[in-house]
Amino acid sequence: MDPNSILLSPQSRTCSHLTEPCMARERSPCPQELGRNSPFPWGQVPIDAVWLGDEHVQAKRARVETIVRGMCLSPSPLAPSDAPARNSPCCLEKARERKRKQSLPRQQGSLKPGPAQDGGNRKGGPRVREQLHLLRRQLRHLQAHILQAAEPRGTAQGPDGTDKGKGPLSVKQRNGCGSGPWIMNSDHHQGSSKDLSGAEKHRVSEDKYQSEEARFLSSRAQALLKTLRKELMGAVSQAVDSVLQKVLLDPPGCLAQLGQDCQGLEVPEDKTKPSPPGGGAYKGPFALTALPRRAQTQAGVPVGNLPLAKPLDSPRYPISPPMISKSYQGPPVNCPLTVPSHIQGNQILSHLLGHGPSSHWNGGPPQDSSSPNHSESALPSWETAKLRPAVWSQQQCPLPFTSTRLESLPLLPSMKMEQGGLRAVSEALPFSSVHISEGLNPGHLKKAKLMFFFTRYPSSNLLKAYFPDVQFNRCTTSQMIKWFSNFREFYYIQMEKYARQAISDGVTNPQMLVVLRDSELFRALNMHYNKGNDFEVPDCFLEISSLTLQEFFRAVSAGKDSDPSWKKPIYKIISKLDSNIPETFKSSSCPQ
DNA sequence: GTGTCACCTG
DNA sequence: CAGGTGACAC
Repeated sequence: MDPNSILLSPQSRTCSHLTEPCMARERSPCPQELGRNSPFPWGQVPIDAVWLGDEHVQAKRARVETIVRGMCLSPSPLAPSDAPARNSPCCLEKARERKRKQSLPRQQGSLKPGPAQDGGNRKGGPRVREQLHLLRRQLRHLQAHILQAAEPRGTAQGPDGTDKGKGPLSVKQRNGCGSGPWIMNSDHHQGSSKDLSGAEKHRVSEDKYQSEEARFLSSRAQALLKTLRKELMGAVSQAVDSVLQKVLLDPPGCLAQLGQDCQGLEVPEDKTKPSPPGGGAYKGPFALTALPRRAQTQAGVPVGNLPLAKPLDSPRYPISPPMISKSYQGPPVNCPLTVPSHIQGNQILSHLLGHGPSSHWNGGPPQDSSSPNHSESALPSWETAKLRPAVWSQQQCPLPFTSTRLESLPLLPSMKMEQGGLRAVSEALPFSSVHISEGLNPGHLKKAKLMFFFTRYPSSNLLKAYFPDVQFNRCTTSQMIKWFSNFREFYYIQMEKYARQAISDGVTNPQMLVVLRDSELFRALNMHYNKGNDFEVPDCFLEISSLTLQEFFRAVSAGKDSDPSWKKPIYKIISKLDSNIPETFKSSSCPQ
């Protein structure tokens, strides 16, 4: 889902709360000596006191050192020169802090898109912010002082001097820095070279050094300031770029994972090549990695097999109209085949806000009525439908929803969401106020049963994501997994039972086997998983059921049931056909 | 060793 | 639906 996905990557998180400290990320010129020689630990420079005092030269040195060390702290994994710098206690500590920051969100799976705020809420966050503020203040002070010092004397461009002991940085140190951008990669590079050459001259006269030091410092500081500005701009623009990149590139991935409450929302382009309907033969279990997708327009109007959409009106299917009647109800209620981009965008927002895009619960959004054909099929529900001895269709024309057509239909896009994505999405939802229960209650069981309509093989991570009010431990996790195991058991027993019944009834074509809402098999399943009938079973479940039934039919017909493990291929097929569960299931309350 | 699965049983 | 069991995968 990675979802990846809506999921703010560690990158974006890092840049969110390290926007300024990472200004020098790209280049890591941190000189070796800097960390060791600095008398001031990080963030302990008495700024105001120093600036008010007489020894402003020393203060400047300390300040510049602090700034440079701040730049040194920025991670630069690519720069080898960073390695020795990390040996300093200061840098080591910061490295540990970075490690904590990188690992913590991942463990917690936090998705909070908030930029700097969330960093402040974590361990080490306040410190980073504090250092950030300190750096800013230092920068402001430096700027003010430079302006103050430079204005009366004009731009300090003359020969500047320094001293190993008194200068902000010794010549050796600066040389050690090489062409470190923190001071020399700006347009002042030439001036800096002059500084270096001038430094030797100044050893001759201490007085001259004393008098010119201020100007040198101003020049140096100005260069430093410009460099800092440059780095700042670079870092900020880089952060913006990365965030924008995230936003612009990730949404499709997020949508691919989050926008599909049911399988097949978005058809991959390379898998949309339709093969002739009914042209292929059943090619074995593993050819059926796709679900039958009804050919529909984006608006949800079936473009193919139209007669089936209005079976009662069609003279072509006089036999068993009730069975055909609900074969096509228009687009699956919550399983649109395609989603316009603007809807996807809204879905993203919806997900971000913790609201599901659709609801399966009765009384949910009027999405049901909006589907064209669904409103037409004001036909008796499965309760009122007459009991049927079997579920298979007797019509001569095979239903379009057959395994032979499966091959030509797009692969199920969903399968299972990335676990991390699920986790992250679930944790992004505002369930902080939900009461976490230690054990599982009947409401959880009911919800799990309804979830079975979408997923037959949920992973433990998925369960954790969709039961935010459950304190998962080994016991509850295994119990819930056991639930689904029991669900599957009942499901497969029913499938086998009806498949054998169809065979005994003389059905030869598995394509005749379709689970409809008024079929007996569906009634049994619905009675088991949706006893109160307060949930509208998604069409995708009917499709999966039909496919399962057909697979059992084929296996038994081929006499494969003599093999003790004859069901395993079927299990494997079905296990790949899990749909994404609607976001509404992430609500802690049991659907009503 | 742990987790998950299907299967069986009550 | 839960408990138990054996098989399997990591």
